[in-house]
Amino acid sequence: MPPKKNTHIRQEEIVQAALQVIGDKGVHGLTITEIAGRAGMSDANIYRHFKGKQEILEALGEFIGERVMGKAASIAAGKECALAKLAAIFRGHTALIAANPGLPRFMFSEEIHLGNRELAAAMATRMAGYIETLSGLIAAGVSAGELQPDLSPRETAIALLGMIQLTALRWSITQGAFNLEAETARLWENFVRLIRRQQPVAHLTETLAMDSV
Amino acid sequence: MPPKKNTHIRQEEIVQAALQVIGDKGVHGLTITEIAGRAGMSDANIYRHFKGKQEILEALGEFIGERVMGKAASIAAGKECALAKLAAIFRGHTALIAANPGLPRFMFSEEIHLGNRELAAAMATRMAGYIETLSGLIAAGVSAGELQPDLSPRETAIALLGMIQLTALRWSITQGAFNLEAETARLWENFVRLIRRQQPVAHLTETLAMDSV
DNA sequence: CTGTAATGTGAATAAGCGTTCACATAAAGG
DNA sequence: CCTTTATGTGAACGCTTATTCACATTACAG
Repeated sequence: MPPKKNTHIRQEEIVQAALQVIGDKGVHGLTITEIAGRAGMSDANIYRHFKGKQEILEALGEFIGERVMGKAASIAAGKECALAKLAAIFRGHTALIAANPGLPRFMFSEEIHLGNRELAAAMATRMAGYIETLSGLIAAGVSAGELQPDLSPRETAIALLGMIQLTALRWSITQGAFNLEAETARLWENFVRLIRRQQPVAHLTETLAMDSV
Repeated sequence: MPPKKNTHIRQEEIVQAALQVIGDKGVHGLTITEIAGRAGMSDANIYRHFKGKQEILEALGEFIGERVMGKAASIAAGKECALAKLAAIFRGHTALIAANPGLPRFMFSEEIHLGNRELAAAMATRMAGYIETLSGLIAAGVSAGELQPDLSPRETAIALLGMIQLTALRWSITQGAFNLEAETARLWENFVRLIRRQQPVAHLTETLAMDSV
């Protein structure tokens, strides 16, 4: 009775449905019946387009990796200053989480990390790449004199990512009890104060004061 | 055949066994059979001491809350300087995680946050209290002139906790692929550099230089 | 010493889940 | 138009898991 669609289209629909289900019921509530219902098809039809649930999770991992990593990489390749790039990545990341609450749940889900070695390794690689991208930007900011000279790029990148991650999880846990945008804005503002190169006191350093105007 | 024990003792044994199971197999692998096996009793006997699995999770939440929060609160009540207290809490927290890998898994598990509203609320309250304790210490450090004057206590506390949390999850995910102590030591060292009040350049501020010696 | 309540257990029950199968039906090529 | 292939479905299967039940056995109060 229902119209038929190409497998490529169905695969995309299934992955999207799965991400939505995770946003609503968590990875624990990600059942074949739930995915099928959300995607508007029967349970059995899922298996026409994916070998099994594991394959859906792998496809979801690729999809998320492309979204998060891809966006960050393209911003990092731009030609603004390092701090502006970091801000853009931060904003983009939190906006993506706000639009897809399933994203952080998937990234740190046990079902994935303990249930599928290959997928766990792939996600770990993606996260390492993300940290690497952030580290590179921070190192560039230090070299350019925008950021404090004595900070460690990698550890600072982890602090930034941890801030995002903890906030995403708290938001997820409390079912959106606070305003994610406002909270992340406060966090970013404070973080920038911590890492930005301190302006020397004005009356002691006339020459630098000229630059900053 | 086996000797009988008081319900209080059994409850403690069951909670301990559950925490160990989570460390090995995650919250997803926390089954009644697994707990019973680890605690050396039959599945049915679990129900003599707990009404059901949910009640075990609630007891585990209380146990963990006491450990983490209790330790932090007692350190915060001490009489060292704020930075020393923060360092002690940081070390204590990471040491506790190293000894009980199930701890961060439980704290951020979906099964808990989506499966039991009351428990989720209780854990959220505990986490808020923890952030509050850290914020208070940071604010005290700012007042005492140990930390940078322009940092927001709450947001800085979240950055610190996020750093711990992300590292714990990465460690958990990679099955202990890196040295947790060494990694957290690097992170703390960098974090201290970020938040500690910058020493003014010596030859410009003789009076302050006297204090710092 | 005796009976009563608490503690312990193997087996059975019921529900949820991923997956498969036999059968229908739309789409596409000749 | 017709045949073949891809797509779609309800029903059934096998497995895991939490929970309950009838039945022992230990601890303990009197």
